[in-house]
Amino acid sequence: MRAKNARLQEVASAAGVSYITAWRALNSPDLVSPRTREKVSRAVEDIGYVPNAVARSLVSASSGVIGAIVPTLEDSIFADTIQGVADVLNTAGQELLVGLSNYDMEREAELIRAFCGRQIDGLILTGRSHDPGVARLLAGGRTAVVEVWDYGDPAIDMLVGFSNLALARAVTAFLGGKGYRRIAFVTVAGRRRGHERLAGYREELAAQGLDADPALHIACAPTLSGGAQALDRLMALERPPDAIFFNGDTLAIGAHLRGKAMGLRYPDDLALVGVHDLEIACHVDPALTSVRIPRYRIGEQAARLLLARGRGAQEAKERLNLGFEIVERGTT
Amino acid sequence: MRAKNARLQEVASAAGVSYITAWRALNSPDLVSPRTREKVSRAVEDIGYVPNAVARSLVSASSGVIGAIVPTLEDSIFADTIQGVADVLNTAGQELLVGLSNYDMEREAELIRAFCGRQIDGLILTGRSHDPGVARLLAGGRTAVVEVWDYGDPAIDMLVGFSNLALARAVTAFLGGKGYRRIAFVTVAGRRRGHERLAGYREELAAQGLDADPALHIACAPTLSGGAQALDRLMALERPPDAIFFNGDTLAIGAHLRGKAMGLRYPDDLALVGVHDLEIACHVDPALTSVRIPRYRIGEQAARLLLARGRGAQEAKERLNLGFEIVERGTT
DNA sequence: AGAAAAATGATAAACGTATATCATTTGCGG
DNA sequence: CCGCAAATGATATACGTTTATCATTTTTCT
Repeated sequence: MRAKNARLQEVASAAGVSYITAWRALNSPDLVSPRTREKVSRAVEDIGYVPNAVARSLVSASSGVIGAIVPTLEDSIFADTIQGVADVLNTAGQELLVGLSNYDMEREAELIRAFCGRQIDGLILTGRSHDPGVARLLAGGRTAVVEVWDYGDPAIDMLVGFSNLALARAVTAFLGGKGYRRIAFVTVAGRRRGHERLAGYREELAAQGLDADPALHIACAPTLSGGAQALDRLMALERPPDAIFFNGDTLAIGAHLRGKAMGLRYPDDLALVGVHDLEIACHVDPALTSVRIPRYRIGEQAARLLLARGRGAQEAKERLNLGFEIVERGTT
Repeated sequence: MRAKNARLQEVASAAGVSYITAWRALNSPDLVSPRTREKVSRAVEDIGYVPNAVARSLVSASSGVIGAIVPTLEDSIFADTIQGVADVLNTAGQELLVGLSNYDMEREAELIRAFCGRQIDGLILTGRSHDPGVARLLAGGRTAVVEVWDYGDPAIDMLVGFSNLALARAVTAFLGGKGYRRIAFVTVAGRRRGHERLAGYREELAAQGLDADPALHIACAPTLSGGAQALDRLMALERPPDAIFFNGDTLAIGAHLRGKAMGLRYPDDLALVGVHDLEIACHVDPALTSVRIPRYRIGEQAARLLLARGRGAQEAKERLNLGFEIVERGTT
């Protein structure tokens, strides 16, 4: 069972040429006469020969594969980044090895180790906090690395993203500027990424002299229901917020729909801001103010940097800050 | 630059043992004394040795990698399936090579060829229509294949999904049973997958003697806006539908929100049904009737079948019909 | 102490391609 | 028909692991 794939030697025999000529016909066609080229490519067709990329990788010490590790694909955010990576790699004939860390640093470390064993040409990691053992493994610089999403210091190698700290400060400042004083912040329970934003939120509260009531920061599940429940909890406070900054549109939309069903009017009774600018933000009434993040472009740029590094075009540790944009709509 | 990764030979030297002993310490630990085992694993640590999986693949003719090709990750549907695949592969230490075909058969064929060259242990394909050249390549049975999502005939090898034909018939029958006579069907432009469902919709219209007005089938963009526009177009017909079957919750929700803003009341003025049962279906008012599809489980099961095949546990061409479930809510 | 068992070592072939060197054949112009 | 260039061939080595065979050393047990 499971017959072996044909080797180039067999193609050569079928074409009636030597191995080396068959090889040249495929890899340096100009060294070979048109007639031979034709014979070989017909033999390739007949036999259904597919070059063994594993053997090629072994000798060339480069695999034509890029690895990307994201926490999950269940949330469309990272899926969009992966899509961007894949779209760029397509154009370069590179393959994409995907790992899902499930927000678990140890799992991420395992994946990185496994990927390195596969001689990947480049690695895309989400975020900047990783297992210390991995940092050592990657520090050698044998593998090109791009960390994505969180722009900041330090970085292993290259970096593409935006500043989560700046984002949270900007949103908080935006709400403060609109006159809201009790600004709540809702994050997803157990996610490191929230930390940077929480810090930005707190810094800006302090900078603007806004209410820094700890009760105004709560965590919830990463779902519409989670957002809805967060709204319930916040509005049940003795002194409820006048604005809520949701760390994600999913939460914000969940709250929006829930609040509307309760009879809340935006932005008079309450202001809402989300993050990601999902399509649905424009389709609720009033439309949700959100922060546009270049999640697809992050993937594209990360892939481009890896390809450029692979071509030896640039050895620099590029750092791209792609920024973000607050899109003001009806809920603020 | 780019120093080479350490080889096992270097580990052996560092540990002061022979190559073969180092190999045994890592791969058949019981053949080696605890002391030696300890020395070797310390050397592995010190050097930061990671076994070269490429070389291993070459000799073992199996790579520990599964390939999966889906049309896109931009739509969370396939992302969930990939998540299911990845979660299962994790437990088996297998890696996941992801390809995005962008609904393009030729692109899919290129990806399949490239994946086969990488000696993947198994391949997951979306849908059952593929490039004929690829069918030949895969027919040899060298690579285990699971086609997912569309259950039907014929299949290359293994199959996990549900019947799109049956789904469309069931939804149409469900609406007919509720007394709706002019049932519209909205699909996304240029997607093969819609064909099976369109056939089911038409069959059932005929079976139940419902209005088979061609104007009631329209195509739109795969977005909330697309769904909203589809609603506009259908309601502008001389004889508008009394129920709309949307081929996807995104479309249905887009229409739902749009219709509500226009003052439509569900289900009295119009009935809506979607497919996928996204979380938001429960969060609009009235909640959207939808069809629950085991998109995560499809991925899980596909991965399990490949793993089982890899273990040689089963050679059968398994076919799993995971079914679907209409979830009735307020819009019907 | 001596025999059996356990542990370690030396050596070689295989996986399929990439690539270098040198040798031979073929084609072509004058 | 000679000479030169183009085309083809023969041979070898490398990539890093897996795996087999046989030989040698060390440990363990009676």
